[in-house]
Amino acid sequence: MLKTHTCGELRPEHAAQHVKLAGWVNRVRAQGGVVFIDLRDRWGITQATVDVQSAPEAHAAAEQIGREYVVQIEGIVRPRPEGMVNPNLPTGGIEVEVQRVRVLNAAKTPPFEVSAESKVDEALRLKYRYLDLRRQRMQRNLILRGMVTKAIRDYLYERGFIEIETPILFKTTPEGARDYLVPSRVHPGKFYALPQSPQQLKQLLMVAGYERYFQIARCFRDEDQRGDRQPEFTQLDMEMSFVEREDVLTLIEGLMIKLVEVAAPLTGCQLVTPTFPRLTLQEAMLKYGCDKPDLRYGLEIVDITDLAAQTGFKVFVENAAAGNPIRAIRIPGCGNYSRKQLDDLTELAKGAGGKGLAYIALESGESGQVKSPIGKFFTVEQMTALIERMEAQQGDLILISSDTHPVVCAVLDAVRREFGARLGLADPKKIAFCWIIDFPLFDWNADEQRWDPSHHLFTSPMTEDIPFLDSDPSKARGQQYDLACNGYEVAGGSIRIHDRALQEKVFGLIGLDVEDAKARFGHMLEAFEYGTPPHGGIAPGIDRLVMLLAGEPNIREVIAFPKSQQAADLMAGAPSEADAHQLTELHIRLAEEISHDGNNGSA
RNA sequence: GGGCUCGUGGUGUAGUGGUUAACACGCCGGCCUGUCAAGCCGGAGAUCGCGGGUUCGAGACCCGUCGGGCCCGCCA
Repeated sequence: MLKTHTCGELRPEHAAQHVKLAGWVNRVRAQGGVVFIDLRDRWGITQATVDVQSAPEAHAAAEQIGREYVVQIEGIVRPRPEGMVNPNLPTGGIEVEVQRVRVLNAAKTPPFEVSAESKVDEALRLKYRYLDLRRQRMQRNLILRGMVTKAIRDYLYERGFIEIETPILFKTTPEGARDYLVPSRVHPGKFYALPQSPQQLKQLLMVAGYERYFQIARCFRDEDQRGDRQPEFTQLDMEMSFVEREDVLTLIEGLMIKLVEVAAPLTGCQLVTPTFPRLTLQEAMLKYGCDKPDLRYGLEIVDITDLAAQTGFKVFVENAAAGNPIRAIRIPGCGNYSRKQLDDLTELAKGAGGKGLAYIALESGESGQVKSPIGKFFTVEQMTALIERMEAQQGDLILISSDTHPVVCAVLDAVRREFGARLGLADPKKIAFCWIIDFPLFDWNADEQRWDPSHHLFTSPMTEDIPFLDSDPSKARGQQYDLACNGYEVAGGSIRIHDRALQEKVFGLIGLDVEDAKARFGHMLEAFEYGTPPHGGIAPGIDRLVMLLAGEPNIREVIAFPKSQQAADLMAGAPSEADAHQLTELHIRLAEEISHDGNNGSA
């Protein structure tokens, strides 16, 4: 080994030991006759001190060293002199008195500072990702990620789970997200698909009798990116036999609590909800306007349809008469907002699909007045009743949305998120989980005149709702559950169908005729005839979970080599053109307009 | 497919349509034996992403384009 210790481990008790350290030069401070080198590796930073008197050769070498050089130093550990201890470094009690310096590899000046946590353009970080990954933030995040996956494995192995790998080259399923396709050389004109998730395979593993399966599985979906969505991402995919919903929820709650405990020493994150609240989808929509509510703060939605319908405000009266809701949120302490600020909120509402956003501002102070463009349509009693319903006080702002149910939800969800952030209520250190349950099994697809599965097509209906499949599928609830955290969906799962007849009925409702169903899922239907245990599972998204545990704003910060919003790898330059002979071998010809004019020529 | 936004020395920023594009960090050179965001002195470094246009004059305004980000659609 080129090193006897890491750069994070030497302490005063190592004094007088002869050591070798190797790593990257974090900073050099040349002080004339003495040069200080901060030597960095994954474990920490140790100060190496090179004195011109005691080690003239090493001193001369040290003066030539630049940051990010890879060097080995050899010397004696000694406690730092009185008053020279650096309390900011775990190794700050000692330094290595250098006898020899060896440059293992010189380094060009990096395009951004590795040793400082300064802001850097993200495109540049991605282009030089290997340098970005040297920085403290990314090292912490990837170390955390490794700890999380290890904790997951420990937790599940302790409970009798077995880790099984499933194929990356699998079969395309036109349902759901767009597939990434891989052309087959051996089968001209045919394609594999990369899995959107190992859904079918894990169910088949249940048929095969493994009972408790998990996999840290890479999944691929060719859809447009968001801060919480990458074209390839990682799920903890798991499935269990002979379980009911409660078993899955309990297991996952225990796992999530453990993960927060594992992350806490590194990131300072804190669980706010030791028991995870359970909300039906409908409750979540009514209270938070959202199927993945952020429970780190209140700002709950209040229905005021009955009150608003009594007023003289035409929009409210007409909307209520049409069966649409009128709902409001009380924002504490924003009653003195300016006209401009209030107008901006209207824009926010429009951005969410609303036509506008009514407000009632309760100015603060002794002479505080009620300020509202719609105030004149309210009697004093009506206004008083509304303020009481909202539990509003002087200085508060009431924001009101009236539209169809989905629009009201979207608008007030946007309002909630905005003020959660603006009022500092969305503390990134806090972790607030909740379960969303009782999803409808289907959503009506008006364009295609058929039912779409709201989760996926293997989700089992609630037993008591099975008759609805014949009478009114909209009323059938699925045995589905989502785990939400801080406004993100972090897991989704269900108890599955394990009966061929029921599965075929569901295929029929979603417009798959018998031939289609056989062509795409014949292997599943057939398997169900060979003794299939009742089973269910869930798939937490590891990128999102680690992002939340790390308090990061997007999942790129917890992925070593993420893709840009255009699904490109800015470091390697993927995707790239393929050689003509590769294409020929794969039986692929490019369409005229794109052949051999691929990349742009600009800087 | 659509909306918004950003692009200025190596990095991060500033820059009412009007001199020689400013500042900090970094980099290079010098001084310095106790620094640790070292300090002090000096220096180099930008045709303002790219291409058009408006204008007497464009880093700034307009159009296009490339790249990054946020969002809608999409994401069983």
